[in-house]
Amino acid sequence: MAQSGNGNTRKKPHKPSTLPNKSSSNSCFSARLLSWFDQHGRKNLPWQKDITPYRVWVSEIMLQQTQVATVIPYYERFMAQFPTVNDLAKADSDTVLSLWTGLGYYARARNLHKAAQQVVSEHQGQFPAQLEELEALPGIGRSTAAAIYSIACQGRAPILDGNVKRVLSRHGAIEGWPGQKNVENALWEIAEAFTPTERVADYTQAIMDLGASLCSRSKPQCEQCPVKEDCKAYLNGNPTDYPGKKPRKALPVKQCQMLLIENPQGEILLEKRPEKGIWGGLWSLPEHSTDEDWQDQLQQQLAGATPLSHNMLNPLRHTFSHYHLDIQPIHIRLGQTPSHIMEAGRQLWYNNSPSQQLGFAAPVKKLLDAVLSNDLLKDIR
DNA sequence: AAGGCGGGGCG
DNA sequence: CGCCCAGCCTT
Repeated sequence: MAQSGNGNTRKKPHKPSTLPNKSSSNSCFSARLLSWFDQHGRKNLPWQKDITPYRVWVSEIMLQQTQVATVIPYYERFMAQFPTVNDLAKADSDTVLSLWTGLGYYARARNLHKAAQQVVSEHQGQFPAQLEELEALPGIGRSTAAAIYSIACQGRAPILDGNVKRVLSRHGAIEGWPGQKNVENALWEIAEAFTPTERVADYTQAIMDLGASLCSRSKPQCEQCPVKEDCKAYLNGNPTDYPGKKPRKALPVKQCQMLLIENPQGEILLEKRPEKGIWGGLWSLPEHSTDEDWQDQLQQQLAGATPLSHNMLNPLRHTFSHYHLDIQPIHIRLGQTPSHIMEAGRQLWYNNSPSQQLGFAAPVKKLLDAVLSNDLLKDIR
């Protein structure tokens, strides 16, 4: 961990550029985009009301890997529970992760929580309003810092998220995959040059909006686009050739079994995952690879408590960016609750009551919901 | 089933 | 710097 010259200054902020606007065709780009935004842009999203750096920050983190429609309910719940950065900072991490259940990329939630605590400890609870300070917070990189800075702090900084990459690479017919450093650098330069000096907040919203709507990945509606006149990809008739595709490889398949161990009260045994790695810090099911004998494992875990029954449930496949995970769930009913298996803080019995606000990965939540709702029906009878 | 996505961490 | 990691939704 302790890397030379790293420490707390691991992230080097980007110098705010002092370049003036470039040619007039660039201001044309932003002017047309802005007037399109005035007519067609979305202006009533939850994070577009009551704009503060904190509210914009939370929205930008949620929107990093997730589309607007999905984010809205998560955002509403999150802001209702944590109206200010101070509320977030003093929350416990299970509550924060529970509000993230199903959103994925759980490091975002852990970083959000950590950053809120830094805002309290290092900025007296006032969300910073400078680009460098924003970028120094965990989970905030160059683009997200610029989004917060331009939308909530009235500053001028270019953003370059996935939507903007698509718009700009089509507009300039920029070849190559944006994950490649030189391609990304070229896009940053264009983003910088196109960012106007007036109405930067609206421009930032506008270019993201264009990328999310008309300039979509597979079926762009070029005819309605405000910048089609000088969009090179449109003029060439091949907008969907941009941005260049990522070179890809086949994913390996891993297998595991997950035990849904149910006690007589209808509660399921959960284990907290390590902070690092897959599903870090989330609550999950006891799990092992299929080549181990799960019954032996179970005997050891339960220290003699005999299962009444066990049921192989339907297997499910969960796909990560770098492998498939085939999960064989096994439902096990116990005749009695073992008294001494609990490892404090890392194991608990879960019964889906509102008092247990925990973070789950999507397939774990699915399994829990399935088993717990069955039991509920039986109990009600 | 494949593709896309912003940032952290590590070598 | 360059590469790998992460988890869900859309297509």
